[in-house]
Amino acid sequence: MHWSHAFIPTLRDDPSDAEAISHRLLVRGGFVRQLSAGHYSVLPLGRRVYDKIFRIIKEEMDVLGGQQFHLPAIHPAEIWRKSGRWEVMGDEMFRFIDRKGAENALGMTHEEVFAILATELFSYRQFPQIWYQIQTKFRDEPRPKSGVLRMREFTMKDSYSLDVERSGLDSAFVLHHQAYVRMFQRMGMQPVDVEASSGSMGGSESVEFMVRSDAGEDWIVTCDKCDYRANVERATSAVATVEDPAELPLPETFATPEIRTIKALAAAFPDEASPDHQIKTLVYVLDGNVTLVLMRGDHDLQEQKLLDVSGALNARPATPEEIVVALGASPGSLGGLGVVDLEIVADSALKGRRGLVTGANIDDMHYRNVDVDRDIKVGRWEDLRAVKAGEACPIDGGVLDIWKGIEVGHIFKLGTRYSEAMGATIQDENGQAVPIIMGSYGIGLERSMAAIVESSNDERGIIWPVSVAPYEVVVSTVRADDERVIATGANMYRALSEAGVEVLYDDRVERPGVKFADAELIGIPFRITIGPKGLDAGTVELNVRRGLETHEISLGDAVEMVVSRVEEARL
RNA sequence: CGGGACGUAGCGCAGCUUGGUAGCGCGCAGCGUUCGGGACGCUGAGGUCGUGGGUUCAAGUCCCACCGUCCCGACCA
Repeated sequence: MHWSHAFIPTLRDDPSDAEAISHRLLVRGGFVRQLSAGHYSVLPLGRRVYDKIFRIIKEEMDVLGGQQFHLPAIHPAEIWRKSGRWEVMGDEMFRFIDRKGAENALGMTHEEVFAILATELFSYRQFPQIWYQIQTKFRDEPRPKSGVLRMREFTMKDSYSLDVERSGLDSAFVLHHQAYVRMFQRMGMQPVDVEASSGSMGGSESVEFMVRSDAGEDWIVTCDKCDYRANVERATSAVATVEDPAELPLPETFATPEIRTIKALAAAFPDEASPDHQIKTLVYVLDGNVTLVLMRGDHDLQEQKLLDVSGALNARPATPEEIVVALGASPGSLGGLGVVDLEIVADSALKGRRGLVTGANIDDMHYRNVDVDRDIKVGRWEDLRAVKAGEACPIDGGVLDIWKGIEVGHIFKLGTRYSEAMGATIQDENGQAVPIIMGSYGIGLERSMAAIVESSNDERGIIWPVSVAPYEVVVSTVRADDERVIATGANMYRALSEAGVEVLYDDRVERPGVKFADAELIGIPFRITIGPKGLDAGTVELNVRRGLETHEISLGDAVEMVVSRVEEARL
């Protein structure tokens, strides 16, 4: 491609620094352009990167024995009603009425459609199956942000494993896990695979692939000693035990006027009400049901854990009005003691604790001498606590660190939820009808592109790994008005192209600094610089984008050398 | 949905407080000089000032409504 004819609009004036680095570089370098919030045009340079990511994913899926599909993006409401998700998906689903008055949705995921196709399978002899597609997904995100990292319209590779037995699902899961590692490696990333919440999809195992970056939206917990790693939505830590009295009188109330917070209560009664001797009582509304959530005073609730253990689709803190109706007191004086008509979920760090202080459900009153097991009717004990940095690893006691990551992939086991809903059952070897067991596996294409940029750039711009670079080599002519330079440049461009190298030919009549800066901004891995001075000595210059090395090489050896450098750098 | 900010030339912005001829930088076009790390001179093109309404002799500027974009939070496969 001749640079003069390529659509590479570069923006010299830098947009806001508040943006993710990938957004700034992709926009400036002419890879993507925003149309509206959450919707981006992919420009020719970006499309070339996208195609390479697409190909890597496709190749690795095909190695797994995956079969590629292409499913509709418009779905009739009926199939979503059938799976029970028409209501569940809420405002995140784009919906519209067609000319017949029928309700439709833009596909945000494709479990339903694939499960319908799976109804065409009848016998256990047809398994296992891995089905996938690479297609646009639509999600009406309340807040699209960080450029191409969170869009309302984006491309996802979604695959689904279909098996008859649990062990088949387990191996499909492992195969996907390995394939994902290879895919990301080939894209030049080293994401960390972390234990995650499967969210409202249900499922027993869930692993996310996270690329460390401040532009990310997830928080990841890792141990400095062992390989424990988990999303904070799932992570736990070891909690030091607290010594409590063996014998304890019955609870009694005491006045705590004007005290509304854990901190204030601890300050007023330092001997008996240190935060780890208090019970924090949170009131949540889970799918419309008021529920008490009890935490140790110095611990915070991890809401996703509450959603996961309760199976609720929606959780929100109760309003002050709802709290007064439910408990007869205002926040600051709440407790679970004496509550019998509401469900109570308690964090396991409170299990067996005695001698605690909690609100009395009377404004400005608290109880002391609370024995959780004896005095509070806890319905269920669960791990609900949010892990904090510096706490001890649950495996080996190492120090836990928390960092931000971009979720580029997510794999999890679905089970039979969708196959049962859509009637995808088959006959097993005993002639019994059994539902197909499914797994679900996703990778975001544009998000991967952004994550590569986030993890491979410098102050001059993007550093594309060769495997995903829009072009592998840029031939830059210095003095593009010099006939010798033009002739040598054109020959070089032709020779490299014929050798199968993807070449961008910067034939613009520009000053060298402009051409070098542009090439570095858009991140082409290798640059051959041809100028009159070098030609006088029979040499050209080979520049490597990563590390910015420069080599003088003889003109005669240049093509062969560049071809071999490119070939060994392809993954 | 709550809080905040912004919307003026392709891009980045000033002008608004105190209403009175729409500006700057980059980019773009032409000519010339330069040119192995983002050159310079001269000339020039390019604007429904987000949209609608209101106040006024007069609105980019003041008032109201709406739309859009970004950030924080809520939310989120």
